[in-house]
Amino acid sequence: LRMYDSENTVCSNEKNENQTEEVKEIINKKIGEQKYELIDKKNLKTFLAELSIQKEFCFDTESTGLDPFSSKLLGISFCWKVGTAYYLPIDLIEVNAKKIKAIFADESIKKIGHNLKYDMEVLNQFCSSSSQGEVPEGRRGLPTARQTTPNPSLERRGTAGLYFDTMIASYILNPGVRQHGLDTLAFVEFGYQMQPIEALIGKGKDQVSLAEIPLEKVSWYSCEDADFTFRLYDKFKKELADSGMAGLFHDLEMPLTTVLADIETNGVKINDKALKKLSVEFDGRIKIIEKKVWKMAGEEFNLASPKQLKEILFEKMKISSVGIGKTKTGLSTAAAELEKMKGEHEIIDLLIEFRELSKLKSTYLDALPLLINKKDGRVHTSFNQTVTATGRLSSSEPNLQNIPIRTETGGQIRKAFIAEKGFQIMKADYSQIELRIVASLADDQQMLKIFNDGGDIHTMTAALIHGIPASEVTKEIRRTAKEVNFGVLYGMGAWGLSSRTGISNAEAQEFIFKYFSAFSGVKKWLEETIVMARDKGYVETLLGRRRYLPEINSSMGQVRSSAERMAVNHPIQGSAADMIKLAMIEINNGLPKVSPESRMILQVHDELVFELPETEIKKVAKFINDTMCSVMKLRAPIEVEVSVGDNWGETEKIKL
DNA sequence: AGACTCACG
DNA sequence: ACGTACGTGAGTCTC
Repeated sequence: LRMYDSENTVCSNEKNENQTEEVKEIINKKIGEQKYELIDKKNLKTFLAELSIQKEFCFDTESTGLDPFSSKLLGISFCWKVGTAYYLPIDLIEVNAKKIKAIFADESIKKIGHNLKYDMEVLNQFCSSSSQGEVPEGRRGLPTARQTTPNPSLERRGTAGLYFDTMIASYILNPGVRQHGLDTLAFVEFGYQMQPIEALIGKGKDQVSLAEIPLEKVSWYSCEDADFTFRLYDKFKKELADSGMAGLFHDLEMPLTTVLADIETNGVKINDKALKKLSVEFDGRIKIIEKKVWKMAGEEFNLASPKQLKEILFEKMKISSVGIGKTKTGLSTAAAELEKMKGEHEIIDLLIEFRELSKLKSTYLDALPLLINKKDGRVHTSFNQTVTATGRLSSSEPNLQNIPIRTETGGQIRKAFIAEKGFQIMKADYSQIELRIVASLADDQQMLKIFNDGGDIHTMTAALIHGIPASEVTKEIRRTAKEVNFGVLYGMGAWGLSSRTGISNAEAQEFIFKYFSAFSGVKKWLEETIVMARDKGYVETLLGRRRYLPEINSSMGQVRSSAERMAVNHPIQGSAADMIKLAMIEINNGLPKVSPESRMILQVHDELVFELPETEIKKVAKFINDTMCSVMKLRAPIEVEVSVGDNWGETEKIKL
């Protein structure tokens, strides 16, 4: 999916399928001639001569599969003029490897592509695998984007000069749209229907590798990609300049692509024996629970089926459904609802435990070991740069941004994320970053003072609101204050607060009123942000990352309210994303000089995770802390907590 | 493929 | 009267 998800999103557009011949002709005329050429021995010389004088070109790689870390390079298409493209198959690449590699490693030659991270990873694999002696093997026997010996430098990457990624450009121009695939963009921007990959390799279980398809067909397919990427480049570069987001694109998102490729290539070491052992343990307990529940229910049923569970609980066992939430299809059996029924019957506790164990078993214990790469024994996630509406990253195959931590049982899974022998895991978390951003954006004197004075933000919030000293703040009051602090980040109402904290609606209303009296700057900022969204149709982050909110002026209250919550949340969540992305770029550039063998291995929104030699903890911790704290100056002070340990689940805070 | 549920920040 | 906090990805059931 990695590649085809992003590049070949299928355009199942009705309009498209019913396109008349006449319409197709008009579009084709506009598209013009498509001169796509397969390079062979005869035209090779001319092609290479032409290629080597280009200061800027568009390219696309074809490979044997979807996963860049287990696929092999099959060919590369090139385009530097609209409508004209060339496909260089693997055998000719290999014969001319030195020349091709030099071009891709040359930072001064600008490369344009669609989803360049993928191409970069495939090319890096190719460069390190086929050149004995030229690039040293990784110290720990794993392929690395950044080789570390003898003198680590960025030039060692196989690919440099990544200049313009049209997928990222599309995302920056409108992050609210989830489809940034080449097929979709070619259709949306030019009305052109590209050849679907399925036309070549088929689909479903009969799907074959591109390696089995005749060269001419692959050539045309690949050239079409390079050609239309080049056309999109021309369009998007103008739009980026007009929007004022060219800086965000060139100075943040484009450099980040290389960082993400490095992180993905590094991968994470997993103790799969530990996971498998836990899986067996969980399975035993799940089976016991199942038997007990069946006995209480008086029949056997599928505990994992909400539909069957509903019938058992509310119809057969007659458990009261008063106050129980609903879904589209009826009563809900979500954990929050089960929690409300806790006292009613002992079956509820068992169901809650079943849910937790089966979730953890299927999503993590059983799934993660299957994704360990055979070549290096590590897990290589994909960090997606063009998915979220706010500018955050997302992680998939597997998602390593939602590894359990909140419960004791779940925490055992995190302990299976380990370091190589002689290495340690280090994590660095921004402390309360979103609230610090709110305080800074709103220039709220009270909230800034709390951060400047240090101490616990939620306790201090409670103390301020109630006009009592911090020492008198009870756990209960602190909890409510914490919920409100979070609520502000999301645009909460009184009802939400009362349902979350258990206090009455009136109490919640009063609390919120007091909160905004104390933090009048925050209140003002929230209101102004919504007004701005209405006026401009979009909101933006500290670095100018936009999110368009067309529904902000909707006449339907619900729709409008939802857009208003997005309007206040985006500058907060998105600015935090801007900040950590900047830090990642700085750290990736500087870390090799501080500690050549240290590696960044994960990002989890406000946290970075590293694997580093156990002898270099102190200097690396200081470097990471200093970089993360200083990369963006806010009105509020920025704090980072750095911890280290044998695994991701058991780390101890480092004093700096 | 959609609904539901639940893991994370 | 109604729905009710932002942003994700994935496994399972059901149709």
